Amino acid sequence: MISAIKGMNDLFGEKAFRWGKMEEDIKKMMAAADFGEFRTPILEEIALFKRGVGETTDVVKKEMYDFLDKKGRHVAMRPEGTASVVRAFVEHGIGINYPTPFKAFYIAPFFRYERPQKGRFRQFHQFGVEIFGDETPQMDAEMIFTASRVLEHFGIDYEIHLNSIGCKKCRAAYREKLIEYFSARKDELCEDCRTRLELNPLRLLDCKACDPKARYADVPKMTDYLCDDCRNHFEELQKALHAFGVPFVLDPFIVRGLDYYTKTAFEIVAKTGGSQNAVAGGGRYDNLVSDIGGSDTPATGFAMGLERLFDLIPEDFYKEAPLSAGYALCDEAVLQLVEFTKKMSKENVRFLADYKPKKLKKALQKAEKTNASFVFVIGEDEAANGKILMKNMATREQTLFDKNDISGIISAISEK
RNA sequence: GUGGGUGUAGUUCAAUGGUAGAGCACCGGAUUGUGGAUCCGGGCGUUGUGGGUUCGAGCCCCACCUCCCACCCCA
Repeated sequence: MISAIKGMNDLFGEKAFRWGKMEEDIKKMMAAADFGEFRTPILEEIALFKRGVGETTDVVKKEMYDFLDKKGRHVAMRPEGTASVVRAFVEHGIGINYPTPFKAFYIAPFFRYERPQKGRFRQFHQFGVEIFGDETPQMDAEMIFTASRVLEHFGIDYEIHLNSIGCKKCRAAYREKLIEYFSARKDELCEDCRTRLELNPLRLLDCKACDPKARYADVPKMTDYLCDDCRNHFEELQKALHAFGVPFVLDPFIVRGLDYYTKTAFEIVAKTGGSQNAVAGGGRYDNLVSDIGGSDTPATGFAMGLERLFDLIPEDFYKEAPLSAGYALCDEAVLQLVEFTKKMSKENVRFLADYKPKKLKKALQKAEKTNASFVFVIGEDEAANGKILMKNMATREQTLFDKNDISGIISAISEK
């Protein structure tokens, strides 16, 4: 038997319905805030992610779903969205051809070669936004507001953790400070952290194994080392968030797993749920566009995990429209049912036709199983007299309609 | 990549190393055009895959794979 690839899921039935509604709602909210949809290919040259996301990141080092194509080109299935959108932004001269701020969003599948677990899969889906050409802290605030707005819409209990990780200049200074601080305590660190100290000292703050930030109250904080420009930006951002009415907590140890962030960095965690409770994350990336080969363009954005979001949305958040089902009880009724199906289709009602003639009892049993609210039956009598029988499954009420009385039928099924 | 658990009918699970079963679901029926209950009838499935031990393996051993949970990391 052939089964799905590890870490990849099928989606169908009622879950697929709710997933579709979730995406629909997100798209509506995006349209209202003038974010345009941005679609990019699933496959990219692996070099894009190495350069964009960062050679030293785990995502690139060990989680890339990559392979050689038939011409021997090294390609990767995108592990995140920002690098691709930036590549397209540069490739099409969007910064020159479109007014700024340029606001884009995506809802798309991504791939990471990881060991699956709760809330984590090899093919997963993210919703995200990217805003180009605007360096203001207010735009960062709007970006974070956008994420919170989506979560609010779905009634999710969340907490925003906010930090600034500075720019090239001040982060270098902070980095030195960190190295100095932890080098003095090297033998108290776990093995991983000793490596991190060499490669990417900022990530050391994230460690849960030896958990340095919990053990030492006096670990240097990035926010104490911000340059004037960055500190000012961070302060203005907080004011703007207050103005947007977005609640947040300052978390000086938020670093991000992707190398491209500057200044603003944030994560949103769900207050309910288990270990994989990071539902969204993002920040500013003022150097990425130029790193990819474009002109100097400030940018900011976030990504939200749709599987994680979906799990947080109550199951009864969306309800399917009541189903109507039609049955023919004899051969003579089949074509009349076909005609009726056509009429119902034009009315956009949720209608399921079963053309195989069956006894009334069977038809009702089937209607019961398919969860139909209204049943339409054409038997010998109805077929001969141009009628159709409607039964309300909940009340057991029956009404005989003229088969052409579509408006009467529609109002009957719309009442409840 | 690491650690733990798991894998038997569509599904949920049984089966002291000795011929693989049940509930649910599904299909059919209980006489004429009225549903959810009840009753009756209907299941050989390469026991995840491949090796090995044994007279004999669903059960023991090895490898690989799946799924679940956690770590790492992230959304």
